[in-house]
Amino acid sequence: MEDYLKGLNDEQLKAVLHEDGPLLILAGAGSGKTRVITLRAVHLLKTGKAMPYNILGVTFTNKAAREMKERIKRALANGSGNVSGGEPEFSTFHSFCLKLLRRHADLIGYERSFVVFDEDDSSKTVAKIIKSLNLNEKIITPSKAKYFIEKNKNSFINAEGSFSTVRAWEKDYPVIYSEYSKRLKENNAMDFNDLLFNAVKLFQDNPQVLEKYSNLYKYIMVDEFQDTNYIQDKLIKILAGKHKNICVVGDDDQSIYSFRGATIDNILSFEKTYPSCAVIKLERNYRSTKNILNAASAIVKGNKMRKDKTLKTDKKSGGSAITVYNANNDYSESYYMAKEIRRLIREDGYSNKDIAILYRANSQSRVIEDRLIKESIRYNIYGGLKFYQRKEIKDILSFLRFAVNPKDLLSFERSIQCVPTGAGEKTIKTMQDIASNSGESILTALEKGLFSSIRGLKELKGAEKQPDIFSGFDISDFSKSVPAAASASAAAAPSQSDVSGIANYFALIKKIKSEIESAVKGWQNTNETVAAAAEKKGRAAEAVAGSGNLATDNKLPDIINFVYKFSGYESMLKAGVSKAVELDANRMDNIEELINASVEFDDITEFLDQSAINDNRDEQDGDTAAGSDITKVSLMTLHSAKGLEFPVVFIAGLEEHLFPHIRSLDNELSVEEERRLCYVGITRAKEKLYLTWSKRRRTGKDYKYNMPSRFLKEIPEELIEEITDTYEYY
DNA sequence: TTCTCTAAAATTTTT
DNA sequence: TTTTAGAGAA
Repeated sequence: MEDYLKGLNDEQLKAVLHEDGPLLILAGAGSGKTRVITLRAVHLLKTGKAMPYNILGVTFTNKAAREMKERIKRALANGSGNVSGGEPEFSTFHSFCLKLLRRHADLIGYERSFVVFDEDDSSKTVAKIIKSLNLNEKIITPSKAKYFIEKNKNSFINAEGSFSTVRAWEKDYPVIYSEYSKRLKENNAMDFNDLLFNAVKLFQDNPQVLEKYSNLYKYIMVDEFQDTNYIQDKLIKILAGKHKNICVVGDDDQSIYSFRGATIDNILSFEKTYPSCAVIKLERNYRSTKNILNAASAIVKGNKMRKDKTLKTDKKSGGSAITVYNANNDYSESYYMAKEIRRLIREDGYSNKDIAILYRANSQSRVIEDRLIKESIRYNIYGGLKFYQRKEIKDILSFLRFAVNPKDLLSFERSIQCVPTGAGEKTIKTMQDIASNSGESILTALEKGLFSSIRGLKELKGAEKQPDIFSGFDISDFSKSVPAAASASAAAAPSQSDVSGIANYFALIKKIKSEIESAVKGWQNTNETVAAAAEKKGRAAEAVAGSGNLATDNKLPDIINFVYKFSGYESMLKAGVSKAVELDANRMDNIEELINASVEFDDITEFLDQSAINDNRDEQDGDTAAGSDITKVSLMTLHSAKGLEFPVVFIAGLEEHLFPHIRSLDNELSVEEERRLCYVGITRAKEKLYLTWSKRRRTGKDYKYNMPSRFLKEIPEELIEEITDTYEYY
């Protein structure tokens, strides 16, 4: 038997050796499904059934995609047989679709320079639409409207779809959806849901493109299949339609994304779609102790909507008891965790990297972080306010985004507001209206002289036919003007600064644009076959690894640095904009980090793309973090913990109204989802599990009193060791 | 019309 | 505790 197949149990082996035809793997928590998926890819490669570019693996998080790529790489490196032709494609649904659309967006009526709107961008757009339609903002909220749009996009229903079923009080939503689609198109922008939607549309409308990709991706594997929604399932089925070599892995007990449209039906109907499919169950758990497994099973058994099954383990002894900590308030809850972490390290030989603290809501992290800082326990926080969502990062990037895609009105608005131009809401709106009414981008409108009525630009009359007029301006003006503006009174609005301000902004943008154009080669692989491109990419990667540096012409860090300096952002932060000095220092650090992160990209589009959909802080940290991770405790939500495992797991905030969350209580189905979430959390633990709750918790400015979570009562008492706070710690 | 200061609101989960 | 909205000042 080949080396890489050793140590697998019968079911795992069967799954790994399965070659052609559809395959459904029902894999319980900790049953080694990642290992199975990666080894299956390795097997296909080693036996020559597939070239690396013939394999497509789809996951939900970038973390999981990276992990699988790494494992395959390691397995291949260890073995004897050499496999050439690069690496298999393992990516998230969203990044896979984005790559696809970057190549073919023109076929569905987009420019290839389209931008990706993140949640923040699309919320803002929806809010603007609601305002412009004069709807009652109390009743029609952006979040409800967004939900409507999302729901329909996920069901592959476009804005022209039939909404005859909407109730009378919902009649405004289709109108908003329609306007939203129009605006996104005008901005040459796609939101997260469009990535999926448009990928499906691309394949449906262009059979020749579909043909090309279905021949390329002969083997498709989907991880966490229980979390796919309608359109994701559709995409995969279209793509796998020809070869039908589709392998999906899922566990109905770990379905925790129904709020995003995920449906368990995709698993249930898989066997109907592919009657010939093989079904393999992985029920042996290799991860957790008996006690942990029993507690998890006891909880998930409370769900009515599930396939009955029990995870088995070979472990003889039960392992440590599960610790339940009853805290008096959230401060002492954190204090207990910090104290216990120190004890685990001191007495039980664990290190920080073995430990994770999980919680239901991101807002819980602050109190915990404060405590860990006080106790000098190093930690790494995942999720929460993502790096690329930070104000200063979005500000700086908005200049780049606007320069790359001059139709992006949102980035135009954002970038111009970063700079003291003297142009405010009104002026910006006027320019946006002129541009969209004439069907031009902002920059074209400017060059055609359409902004001659704008204060600050009209003085330049007669110059509009010379596009390089702005090159004469001293573009360092913004950094100079900052201290004056900061010193309040004097520099309010003298007309001279008006003129230079707004014109200088455009000069700055033009300069960025020309820098980008001279530095970055666009997507020129139109005429290449996809396979050739993939192969080339593989070789390029090898070349980089071999020679050390290939990206010698990477000017991205220079360009970002240029924006940072000449927009006056740097001097603004140095002069101190916010009350707290640390906050400004922090922002400067973040921008430094942005510049560092950009070093790894030689294509600005790729850089901007990953800033929208690959928003993983740890990924950004690269080597340094991989090294420092070892010394850090992990903090994350229960959702983002899925797929991971830790020797020691703390789950904080097991209270009614927090976990299960209050917003899930009106609906038995969503309580069941909370219960599955709890199951996911518990099964992350290998050796020790701590469940904590707090009688009193500070939310905002006042306190809330909660009862212990129903989930705590569902765990058999004999598995639990209870500790109760004897004091209140602040 | 833009900028600044003060008061009020805000907290589910993610690509 | 931090971010946003609205009112008043320049």
